[in-house]
Amino acid sequence: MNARRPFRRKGEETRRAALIEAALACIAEGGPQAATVRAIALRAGVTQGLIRHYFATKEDLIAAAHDHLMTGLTEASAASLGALPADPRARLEGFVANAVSPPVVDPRAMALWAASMQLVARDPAMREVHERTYRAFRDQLEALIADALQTTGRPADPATTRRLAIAGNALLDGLWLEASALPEQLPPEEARAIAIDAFESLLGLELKE
Amino acid sequence: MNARRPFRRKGEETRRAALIEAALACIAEGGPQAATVRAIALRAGVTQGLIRHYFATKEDLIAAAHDHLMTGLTEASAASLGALPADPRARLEGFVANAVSPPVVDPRAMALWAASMQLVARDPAMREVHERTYRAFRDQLEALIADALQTTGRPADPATTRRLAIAGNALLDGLWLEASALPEQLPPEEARAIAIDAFESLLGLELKE
DNA sequence: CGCGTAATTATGCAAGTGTATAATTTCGGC
DNA sequence: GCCGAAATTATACACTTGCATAATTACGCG
Repeated sequence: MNARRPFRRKGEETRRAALIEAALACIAEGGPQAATVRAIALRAGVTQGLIRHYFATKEDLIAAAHDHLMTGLTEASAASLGALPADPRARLEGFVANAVSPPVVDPRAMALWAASMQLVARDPAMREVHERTYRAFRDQLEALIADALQTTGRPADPATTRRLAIAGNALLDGLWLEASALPEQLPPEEARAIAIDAFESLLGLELKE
Repeated sequence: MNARRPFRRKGEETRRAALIEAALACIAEGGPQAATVRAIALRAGVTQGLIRHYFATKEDLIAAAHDHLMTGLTEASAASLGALPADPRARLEGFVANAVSPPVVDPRAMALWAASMQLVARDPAMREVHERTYRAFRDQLEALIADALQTTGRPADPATTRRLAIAGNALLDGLWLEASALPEQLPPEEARAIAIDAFESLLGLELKE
């Protein structure tokens, strides 16, 4: 008779991370309907009971995965900030370019994003995550815009800056989407040039040296 | 004993249309996983066996529904042009305002769009449909932009116009998304004002009277 | 070394899934 | 009016799903 499957204990954080990663992989490959507890567990190298042990319900796991995905995308942009130059205009230019270039632009990320987007419309928990991560990204952009405008000697008032951030964020979202969905139609280099030109027009200042 | 449910025969086209409409309604409300054969049949006012009678498989029905949805969206966009004023700048302003206002901004439409978007990443046929409809919308916008720039006396060259259309399209997509996903965070009136201001900056001309 | 506890696996279950097939009803043509 | 074919309903089935619970195992701590 077959022996019971051997296993090794790993910390809660390790297992949660593995389950989240597996869930994202399943969704990316086959959509939400492919992310069954059994498929996720198999991919994470555990049995399905463990999911229940770390997440009260499957919905909780999906929500955590969504959070992880969005936070990761936002942080990918934020992390690039450290590598950017100190000059406010150059910083903004670099931030904008990153947002519409790989690895932020990525078909897999877009498939995942679309999957979660469709849950946002009806699941309050997803909605909350989306709202929070969206705000985090926009706030970063808003701060960069404020700094860049400061260099002109004619800074905009807070309300105007906020509206510029909303428009700029929408522009980046749209370009990111298109570049991810149809990469051959909108190559990264062109997306980058369009994004920077548009930001220059929106803010009324030069970004590139 | 209960009598068997009475029914009346309707043509094949009528029933297929009803089933497609019901499938879209189910997906919009509860996502693809809510579009079960029983739920669709109930909504269409028939019993589940009939689905199998008109569609070889459930996937066939979903594919037909997607086709119907995308075709409808494209046609709706084209139809709205007819109701706009003749003046090029006013036309562009109206087009932009429509794109970020109800009924175009609509949680149901966004849920359906997200559902199909996620298929685009995997299914080449869906990809082709997305590409075609995206191009159709952007071409409309590009023509409007070209006309509006013409009124300034300094029309832009084709390459520049194309880039402006890509940027404008991305901006509208992003605002549409945000207004649909989080209506209370970005009310229609504000989305409209931001979109028009941004277009004025992008094109360097006045749109509102 | 042994022991207890938490981690992990194994099993079971009720509900829901898509699909196949049989049983009935409608309705146009004769 | 009635008959046959097509439309529609009803039922059954095998499978999957998420979740609950019991059984077992790993591993830190004395």
